[in-house]
Amino acid sequence: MKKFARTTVTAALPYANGPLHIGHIAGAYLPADTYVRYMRLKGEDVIFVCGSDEHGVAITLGAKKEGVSPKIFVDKYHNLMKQAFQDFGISFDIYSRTSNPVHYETAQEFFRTIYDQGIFLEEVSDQYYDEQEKLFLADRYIIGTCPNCGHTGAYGDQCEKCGTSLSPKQLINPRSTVSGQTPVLKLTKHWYFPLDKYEGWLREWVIEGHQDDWKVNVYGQCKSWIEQGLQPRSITRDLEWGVPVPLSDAQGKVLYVWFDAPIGYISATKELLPEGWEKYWKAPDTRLIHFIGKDNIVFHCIIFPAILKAAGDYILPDNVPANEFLNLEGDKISTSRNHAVWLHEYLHDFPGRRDELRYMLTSISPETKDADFTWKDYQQKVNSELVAILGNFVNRVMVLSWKYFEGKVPAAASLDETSEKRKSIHAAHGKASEEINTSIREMIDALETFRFREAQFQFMNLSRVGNKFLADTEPWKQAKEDPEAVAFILNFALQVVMTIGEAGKPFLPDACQAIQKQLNAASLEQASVGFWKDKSVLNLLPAGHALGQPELLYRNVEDELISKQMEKLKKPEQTSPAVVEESQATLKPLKPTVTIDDFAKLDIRIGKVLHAERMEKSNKLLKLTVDTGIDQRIILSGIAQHYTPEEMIGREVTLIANLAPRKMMGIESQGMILTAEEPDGKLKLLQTASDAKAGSTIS
RNA sequence: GGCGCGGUAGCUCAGGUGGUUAGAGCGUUGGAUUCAUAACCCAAAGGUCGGGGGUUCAACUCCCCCCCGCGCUACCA
Repeated sequence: MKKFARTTVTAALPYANGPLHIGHIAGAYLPADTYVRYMRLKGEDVIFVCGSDEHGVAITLGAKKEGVSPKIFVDKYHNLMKQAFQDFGISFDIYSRTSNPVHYETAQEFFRTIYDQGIFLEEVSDQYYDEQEKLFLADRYIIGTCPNCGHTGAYGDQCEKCGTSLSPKQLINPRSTVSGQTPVLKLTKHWYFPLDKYEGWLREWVIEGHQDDWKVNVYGQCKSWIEQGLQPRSITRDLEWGVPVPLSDAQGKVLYVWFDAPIGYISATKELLPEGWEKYWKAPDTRLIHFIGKDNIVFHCIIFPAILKAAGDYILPDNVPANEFLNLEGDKISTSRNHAVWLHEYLHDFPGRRDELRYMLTSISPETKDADFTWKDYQQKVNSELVAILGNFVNRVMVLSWKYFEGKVPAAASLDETSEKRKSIHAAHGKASEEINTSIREMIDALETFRFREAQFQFMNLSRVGNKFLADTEPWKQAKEDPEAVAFILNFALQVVMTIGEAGKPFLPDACQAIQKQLNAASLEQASVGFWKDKSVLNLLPAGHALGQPELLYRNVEDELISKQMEKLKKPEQTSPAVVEESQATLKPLKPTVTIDDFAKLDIRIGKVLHAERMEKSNKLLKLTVDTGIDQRIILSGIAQHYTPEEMIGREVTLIANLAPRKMMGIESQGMILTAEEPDGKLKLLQTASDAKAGSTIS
């Protein structure tokens, strides 16, 4: 494996349009934080950068809805997220934001550097334009009916109901969210990044270069993207809010958010180290790691690397440990439905219990598949693992030490094997040391390879072994007859507690601090650093060392607390934390007035369906043969999810007979079947009250 | 629809170049114990390894088909 001199760790820039929830934390920030804490303990040169992603149309849209400027809008969520991260103890070296001047400069410099090499393509295309507002509508400003699921509130870039990515032109009945008007198509110029030109290079770098060290989910998706052929991607938008395109002929244009956001990692580093940032992004012996969620894989593994490559002399990610998603109580986490556990609310409702959430989220970390957070599980994990195994072990060692040795570390005199009991104590000690050393090695091995769930499990093993050691040696039974044996046992047990206090730092920083306080071991901190290299049980507490007072590390989580949280989830509307709600759009606004002449242009008729079959490779389209009275023709209709071919045959339909033919999926459709769309997106065929003859006209 | 990843004990997950009784933690049940936050320790019960075919002396592990979940991506006059 390549030897690196330093490491740059990034965690996905959270989008500044809502508060953070546990899904964000489990997906990227907690694993990243655990990893970084580990690296620091090892004495590595590492920086941990993150910040708010504050551009893009969702922000402008959200701001408009709240009736504030984008700046005020992002300030609010940036501060909320920054505070929540800090309160939770995510140990960023810097938490920046993409509205900072240094980010504007950096992003523009990237653009210029690539532009000057003549890499970008320029293309004029038609885009939706709101004539009333005199504004090109970015994808998010357009709402319409999702062609995939029929949801009437789908955005121009994505339907939030079914999750399908869309382009505005695919929307049925598009309308501007700014004015409610139907937008028109208008020409505008944009710059494109020719991803396709990097295909060969990506193939070599990803497919051949990272087959073995990237997670299968990451590798698999990259591979499929590359092999399907890459397309140029537009990198500019007509918008006011964002990083202006640094060209004289680009008035009113900004960089598209996906282009500017990942550059935010670099600008954050610049802000952190104005003089020394470059080596963290350009030195070949720097290791770059991106922690992200699975929805971000192609951006971090294909698009951003290609941009870095185009800009020249930047390093590329060495690994991108993307996590899957976290569900909540069996359901997807949803901001708009307020089905979420918000980080700031957790911190408020569970004061002093940061470690508990860290522990829980790491132990169910969605590393290989989607995971499910349940409150019952949370309670169980805290009570039967943190309290009963770790907390209890530390506590009983402390209590025993005070009881038998007045809070002083007993001397571990070499114990001759003069009795059966002593022999068994030696055996237990040998076995425990060995198991602890094994677990430490496995823990570190897992940390190195981003398997944090496993790493934390191995860490917990230290306490399991400790508990068993006490049960095997039973110091409380030796107290009277063999004080030396008790000293031997407790000395070791205390060293194990010390070891736990060190080994747990990447996972449970608060508890580890508490352990070191109880051991009164602050002065031994420096000496413990070697642990991460030696990978074996510590032996640092000197005989006679005065211990602090025992204190419980964790308390049981009571049922009441859990049921309160469950209640909260059941009443979504009540506790909504200033989330951008998208609740209109159940009924569409009235369209502009038309004249009778406009209407008369349409030839609307009754037809009879003679034939109906599914279109191959389409889950939306039915291919209908319709008798219109004057002819028989093929009409494709997007109703396959609402009607089966069988129930269509023989049916009366209403159609527009003089609509210009249009090819779909390789077949020409000669007309359009009329349907009524209900607010929930269901389609219903329009039919006359009684069977009308085919060919009847409608007026 | 295409592509990617996943579907193993009640829960969270390991595992396997195909080969004796499929593992761990937690939960459950029983026992032992009292230093400890009714904690710890020991033991047991619990699985037709998503479904169906196939290859093989032998499949949970390989092949094919299907179903379910999530992500990416498309058609929708």
